[in-house]
Amino acid sequence: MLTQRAIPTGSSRGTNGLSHPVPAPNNALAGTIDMMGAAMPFARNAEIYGENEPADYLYKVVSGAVRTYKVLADGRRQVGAFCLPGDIFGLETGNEHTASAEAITNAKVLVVKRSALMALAGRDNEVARELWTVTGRELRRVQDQILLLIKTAKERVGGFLLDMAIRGAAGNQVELPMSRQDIADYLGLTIETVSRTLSDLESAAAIELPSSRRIVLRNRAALGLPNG
Amino acid sequence: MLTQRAIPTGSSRGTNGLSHPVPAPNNALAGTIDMMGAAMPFARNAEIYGENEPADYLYKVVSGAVRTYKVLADGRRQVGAFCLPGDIFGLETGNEHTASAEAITNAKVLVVKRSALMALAGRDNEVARELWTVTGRELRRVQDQILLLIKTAKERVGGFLLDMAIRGAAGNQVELPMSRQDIADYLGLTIETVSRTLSDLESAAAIELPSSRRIVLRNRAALGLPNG
DNA sequence: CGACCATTTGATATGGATCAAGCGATGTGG
DNA sequence: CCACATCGCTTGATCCATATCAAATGGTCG
Repeated sequence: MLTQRAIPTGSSRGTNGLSHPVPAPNNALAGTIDMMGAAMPFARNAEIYGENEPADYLYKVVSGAVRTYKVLADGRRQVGAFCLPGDIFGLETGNEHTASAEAITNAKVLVVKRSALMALAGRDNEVARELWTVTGRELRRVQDQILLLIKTAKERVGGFLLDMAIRGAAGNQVELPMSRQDIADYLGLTIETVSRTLSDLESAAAIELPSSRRIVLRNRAALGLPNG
Repeated sequence: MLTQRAIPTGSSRGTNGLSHPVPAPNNALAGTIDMMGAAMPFARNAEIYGENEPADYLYKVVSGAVRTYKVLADGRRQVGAFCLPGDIFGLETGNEHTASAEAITNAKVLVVKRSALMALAGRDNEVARELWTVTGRELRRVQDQILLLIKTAKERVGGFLLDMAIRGAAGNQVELPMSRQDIADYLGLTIETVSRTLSDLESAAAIELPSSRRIVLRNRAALGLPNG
């Protein structure tokens, strides 16, 4: 069931929910995942897991990028997170995934059996504490996403670019692995508004757009962040 | 510092963040809080804690209602949660509160020292697991709040009423402890839009408004929920 | 080279914000 | 006990940011 999905370039389905990326904590948990995890390749757009499926595994991105998302009954999709190398995702406190996850690009992902990690947490307090910490970090990230969603389009796009720049850690160069539609669904906007906002930021000399997936930040203060 | 705040009917300040209410888990943690907690009264609008303050305590509502919120640099306020009797709030994985908390009405709250609970969690795996579970439950709640924020005004208000009805567990009767401004800041709308939407729902016979704080659900299907 | 898909750009529509009064309940002081 | 001030809520008129509808452009792959 996991392996069945590893190869096919899956389609975009899913039901309805959000999900998690968490900067790899530099600690026992991350090390444990690296030790215990089985590396699996996922093709672009392949489903890694679906919402409401048993959360038997958790994941850590090695290379490539992953999106988690929920789809509402009317078809609207909300992307909950973009997971980059080092990020942990799919960790649940309940028994089912609360969102679906797909590879955005061809990606390599470490897969760890949850039951094994839970058993370890039962013996090792540090691991238990770190599982909690990872969930807490994800909680803060989602809370920040809410703050982003109440802002203007310019602030949302600016905040998103800033976040990607920080996470990419490549200075002012940002290489976006995801489509405009992914960004729009993450920010609660339409692709047209995302595209227009990027064009506006370029006109305002806040960014450069050498290509649609490559962005150079030129003036961070001009990224439309009147607030935090 | 805690007691100083217990009596005064504090003013509404705060810095910038979100927070958590969690339906009291019917388990060891809830029992422990009930045992270890010191009951404290807070007057209407009194601050319980402020964002970025040391998270030395966590809380459980006994009676009344509490709101957690963040304030952006430009003054916009985002209410993160409404906490009702039984709800746990102020539980952090980090050392600082990520939001501020205030009593909405005069309220009685159980206060527990975090260090004591953490020490207990170090000895008792079940308590440790439940702390994690509470954070995970809060994470799902915040994820649901994001889904609400991408909907139309009618859907947001409808979803909010439905949620309050379920939590209040008083059938179709809903007694709202919070103001229209609180609701607006929770839903990412203005008070005018909240008020108008309620009026519209009343015209559409979906609800009755015997008074501004009392609402009767008449037709749940008509609460504008084309989706989940 | 041609087809397809992602992205940009343009024109128009609209939901919710903003600006501005009114209204009703609550509470206070005379 | 009542008049008045205050506060929270509702309602109205208008504006604007973003969605929607539509078309052109550009980049990629066979």
